[in-house]
Amino acid sequence: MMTTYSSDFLHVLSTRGYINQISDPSGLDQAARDGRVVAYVGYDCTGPSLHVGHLLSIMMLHWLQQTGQKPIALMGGGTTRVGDPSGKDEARRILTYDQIEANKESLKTVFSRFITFGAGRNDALMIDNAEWLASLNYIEFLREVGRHFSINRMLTFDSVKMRLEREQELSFLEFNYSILQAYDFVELYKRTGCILQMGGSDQWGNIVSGIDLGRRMGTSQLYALTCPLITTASGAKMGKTAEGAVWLNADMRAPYEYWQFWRNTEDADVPRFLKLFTTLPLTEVGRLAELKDAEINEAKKILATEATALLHGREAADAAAETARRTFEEGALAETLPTVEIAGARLSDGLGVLAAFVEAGLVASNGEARRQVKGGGLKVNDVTVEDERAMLGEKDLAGGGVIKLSLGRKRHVLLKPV
RNA sequence: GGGGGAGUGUCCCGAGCGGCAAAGGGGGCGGACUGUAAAUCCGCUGGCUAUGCCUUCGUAGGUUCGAGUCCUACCUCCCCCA
Repeated sequence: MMTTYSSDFLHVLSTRGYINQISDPSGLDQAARDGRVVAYVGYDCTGPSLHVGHLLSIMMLHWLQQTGQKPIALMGGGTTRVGDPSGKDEARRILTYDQIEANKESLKTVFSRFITFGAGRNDALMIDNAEWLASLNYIEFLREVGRHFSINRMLTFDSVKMRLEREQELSFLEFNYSILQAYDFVELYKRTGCILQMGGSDQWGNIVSGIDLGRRMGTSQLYALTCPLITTASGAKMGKTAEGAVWLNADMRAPYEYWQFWRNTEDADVPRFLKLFTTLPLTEVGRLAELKDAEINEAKKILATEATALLHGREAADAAAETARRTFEEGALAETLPTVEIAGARLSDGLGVLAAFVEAGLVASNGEARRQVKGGGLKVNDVTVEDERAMLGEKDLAGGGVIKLSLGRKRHVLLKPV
């Protein structure tokens, strides 16, 4: 589907690989060329941080703004109270209102890295759909909005069909999610003139419902644009690691760890990820995509630094790159590695190696530490731990007064007595 | 309402004659090989003050020297009949 677009917005999105499906490509293209398009993406408040999986849609908001349009980050403070059944085998756990509020606050911070908020013409807005959903009157809502929805049609949606075919419970609560999401679209249109909703490909049905509802409720033409679901070249879902999701909040995944995530990208994913997750010009991406074999590592470092710079700022990204360079390329002790502090007295009294690794958070228990020792996976100051009963003491303090603990070749933590 | 079936190692799927810390996968972690990649091969994949102790098979009781396994009740899910 290599259509040529005349608007900057769709041109950029299409050439960088963000587009999976558009409801009316030429209509949207024209709207984006002729005037300012207000567009939104909705984010559920199901967790304390967004993760790499959300990044694609955030990048779409970024490019939307860069190409002169107006982005809205819609926080699902209201819809999260219901829970989206799309792509889910089972019902989501129901969160308390307090949890949802806490999550929402925690999610907000990330957006300002990618889009600029304000009151200006194409400044971004952040809106919470609890504003209108929380106070809905059931009967009124059924009369004004509910009457426009056809159960017959809703039953044909993939998200619903899947549950029905597999004979898995779909509660009425969840069934209503897409109605609320559709209503959001119309409400945003009324409030802000928003005519485009973007999201992951699994949101297609929900978005299109919004367009339909808009038509029945007298909005002007609305549009849908979805991005593909990103998997790695070897088929794994993007952004899952040992610890689970790759979080965007800095307090849940430090910039250095975030940099490492991108640094370890599979070869085959490098060109695609450069286009999607950095803002490098495509000519530059093209040049980097030419690199082969060991040289591709250079491209991976650039990917890591650029992606990290977008989220955590240039300074943090460069620092992460430098820490990695010292650690991996020079084999030196970079004092900027993640550091865990322990009481000085514990060290002078003698601290068991196993406990030290647990303390550093590299392993979950003494038992796991023991197993890692058996497999040769633990190092203290770059020396493999042979004896699980070894004690660490002040004698082990390397330069800078820290002890370097390593799990495998990649994960390093400095233990610092205070 | 009646009849039948299922819930297993807190990531998932899944075996399990009354002796079970519980087969086998997947995933993950570590090692070897490399390039901090992929693929491949090997090891590991309940906790602890550890030749022993503690906690695990939907929940709560019971039988037994001993229960994931047998009995009772309850919860949840599925199928068939109404």
